[in-house]
Amino acid sequence: MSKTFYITTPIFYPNANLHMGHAYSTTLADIIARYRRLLNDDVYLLTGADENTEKVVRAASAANIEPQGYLDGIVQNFKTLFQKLHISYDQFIRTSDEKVHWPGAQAMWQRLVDAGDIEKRSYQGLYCVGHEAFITEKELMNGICPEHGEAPQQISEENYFFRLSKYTHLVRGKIQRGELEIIPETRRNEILALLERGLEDVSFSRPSHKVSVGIPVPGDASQKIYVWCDALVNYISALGFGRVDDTLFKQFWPADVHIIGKDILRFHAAIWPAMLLSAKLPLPKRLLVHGFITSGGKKMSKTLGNVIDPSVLISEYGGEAVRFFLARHVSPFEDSDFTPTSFKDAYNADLANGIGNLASRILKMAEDHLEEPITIEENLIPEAYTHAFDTLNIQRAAEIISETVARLDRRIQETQPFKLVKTDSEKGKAVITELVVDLYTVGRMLNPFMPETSKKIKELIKGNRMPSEPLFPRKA
RNA sequence: GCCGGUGUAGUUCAAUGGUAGAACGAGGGACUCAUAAGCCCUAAACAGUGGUCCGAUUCCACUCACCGGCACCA
Repeated sequence: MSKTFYITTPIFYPNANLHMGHAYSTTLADIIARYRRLLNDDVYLLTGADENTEKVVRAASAANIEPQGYLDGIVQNFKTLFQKLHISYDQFIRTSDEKVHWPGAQAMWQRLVDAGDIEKRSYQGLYCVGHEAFITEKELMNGICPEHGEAPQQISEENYFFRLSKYTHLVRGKIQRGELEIIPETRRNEILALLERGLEDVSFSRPSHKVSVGIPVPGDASQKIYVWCDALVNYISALGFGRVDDTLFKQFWPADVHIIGKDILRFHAAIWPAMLLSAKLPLPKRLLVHGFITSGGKKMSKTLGNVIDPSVLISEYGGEAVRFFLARHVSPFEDSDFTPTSFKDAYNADLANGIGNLASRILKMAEDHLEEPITIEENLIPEAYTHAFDTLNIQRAAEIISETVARLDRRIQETQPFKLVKTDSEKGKAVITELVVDLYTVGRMLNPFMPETSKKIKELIKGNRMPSEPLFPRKA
């Protein structure tokens, strides 16, 4: 029986199409998933959309469409993008799905109630309609919400609260002992500092009359479940938690890795573990907290007009090239910058001049001088490569591929098999054979990053022929 | 304001208490199996000031700059 491996992406807001940052989260998760499949793990990759939000309703009415139709359209865009990026997800969960998701959210709620951690309280605060949330005085500029340009209303409402404060200490212990591992270290320290100060209880519901979408609180239709006990629960509702058939849940939970962006660290490292503890469920094993992709040194924003649309790049360079760039040049731990020029340079260096050219030169020699395809034994993958994956340093793993390519280029230069084969046919062929074997290794290492290219290289080797056209044509 | 981090070649990063390595980009060279690709060579950097030390880019302090966190912003 093989080991299970459950990995998730965040669920995305369908109020706009996905940008490069979303593509990164998802690609990262997919690369890890594919790597684990190579190890013969029983892998489950989850992604999805976070749909129960007022913002979606507003975006839909702005676009003059029914909310559901609007959602379906956007989700279709997500899926189209994921397809182009070769995201091999096992499930795409939608939190508006009353059959798949809602039972899980309500079951979680019930567990929190049973644990005595849900309480009805009156909440007082400044409510900003634009935020669809309470905001703090500190956020205001001259008494006005700077983001929405309107003054918040002082209101008081009945909410159910989750007793998050009760779990501060427990969650902290879990993180300190590494039972919930947070990568990288800086994010771990950040959240520990936060937990050190203690967490206040959080509001876990909204009055139904105020929000038009959302999951009803079990036993109290006047309230709807607020985002925490809705969105976060997707990770288990997707597996059948709260439904009759919870086979997947039993099989795959707890998650091996949640991939998240740094903006949602607190929810995943504080609220989510606290909920799971309250519900007496196991905690995820690891959180990989990546940074943002900046665009020309600045945060992507609509107003700056510097939002990077992955589909534009894909149509010019192909999904595989975008995947490789994300893996090779975006840090899984810190912010990284993107410019169209840096992308093109990286494409030419890594793919056209690197992997693509190497495949052509080796396979040309093989085609010309080897009588028949060589049979490849399962060859060794560098230990550094597996170590990089084990520590979730995907960038390093991709770098190792580039280093391997460079080493092979150098060896061709040193051994000159194209000459050797003329003077000493046997020796020349032996060198070429070795090169083909090593190219096969490159193909194998490439599998998680560029599944199609990996397959192509292996097929060419099996057919003992060079590519009929360049794998990655050089871009001017 | 408080806490934490960073500041190294044009760019992205690395290392080290004894005068800094790589990749991409730039310039030059010899070759030709290859996508005028690859290989070899060259130029190019330790934010600033002070301190500890025989000696600091590396340790400490301060200054400047940038980044992150500081609770309901997925």
